[in-house]
Amino acid sequence: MPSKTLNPEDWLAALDESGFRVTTVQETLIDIFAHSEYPLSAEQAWDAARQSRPKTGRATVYRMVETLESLGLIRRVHGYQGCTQFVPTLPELMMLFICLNCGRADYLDNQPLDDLIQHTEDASGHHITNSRLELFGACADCQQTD
Amino acid sequence: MPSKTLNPEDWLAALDESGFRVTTVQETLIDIFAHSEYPLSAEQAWDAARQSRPKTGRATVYRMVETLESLGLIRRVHGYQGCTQFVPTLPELMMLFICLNCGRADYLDNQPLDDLIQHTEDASGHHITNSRLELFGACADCQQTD
DNA sequence: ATCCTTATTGATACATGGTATCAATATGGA
DNA sequence: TCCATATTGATACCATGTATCAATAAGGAT
Repeated sequence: MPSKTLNPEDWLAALDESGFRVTTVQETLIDIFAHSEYPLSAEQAWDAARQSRPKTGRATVYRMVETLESLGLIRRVHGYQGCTQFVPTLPELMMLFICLNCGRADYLDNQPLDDLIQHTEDASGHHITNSRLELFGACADCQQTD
Repeated sequence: MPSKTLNPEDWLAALDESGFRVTTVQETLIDIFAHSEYPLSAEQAWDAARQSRPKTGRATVYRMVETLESLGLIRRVHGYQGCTQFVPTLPELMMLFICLNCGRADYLDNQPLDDLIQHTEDASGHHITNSRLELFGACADCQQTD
């Protein structure tokens, strides 16, 4: 998974800057999301959190996921089996590919999507402020082994 | 809303061909989805159905929505306030724009998305079998009045 | 047109994902 | 170290969606 911009320190700093107190739950969850190879649901993150921090509360995890999403640190994945999972946000890589075989997420460069949006604005007259693109299929690795 | 390919007769025929019995609930729900200007949730469709057919059951509507989706007659909209709503499918117009002001859906030509997918397959080595693109913003009409 | 088989329906109960409440706890500034 | 208060965890609750099953209705056979 893209390790480049995923620095837990930065996430904690972002929370701090937004006026949140830095707690051990945050550190635990940020670590989990930042290091997961796969999209995670709040429920899955809760399970993971309790491995290292058994008394972690369910509502706390749901709240923290909401906070991380609202700060733009994680984003929701609208997959085939529901829309409950999240991946770290990489602003310069917003095009998301999900492998239907191994489940891993791959981030792709924005440029083609930016071009598409520009073209669509010109053609339709709509003013586009947000977009969501998700691509599904077999990743390069899984095609080898199929 | 795009009246072109939205013929309730065709939907009923599609159900019949797939081996389903044609019932009054189906006719009611197909009419509701085919004529709505806005995305509808199962709950909203249930409310609408009971206006003309008061004893319509809740589970029945959820089942029918699932059936219509599995047949590709309606598709789920992954919007900002959740992912519970559906619009009719127009296969040749899969790019969906949702106005965040008036809530209406607009269908856009596939070509830019097809191009993007082709480009991405070449660049990434992934094999892309499905895609989801949703665009949000202010539609041409709403920009006038804002 | 009527009967019969069985798919479909509607009512109910249940499951899952997510939220509100609130006393107990932990953070970070004074 | 103390204090005000943001955050937490336990519980209860809500919304969306699903399983069950007797009652109903579709539509082919007669």
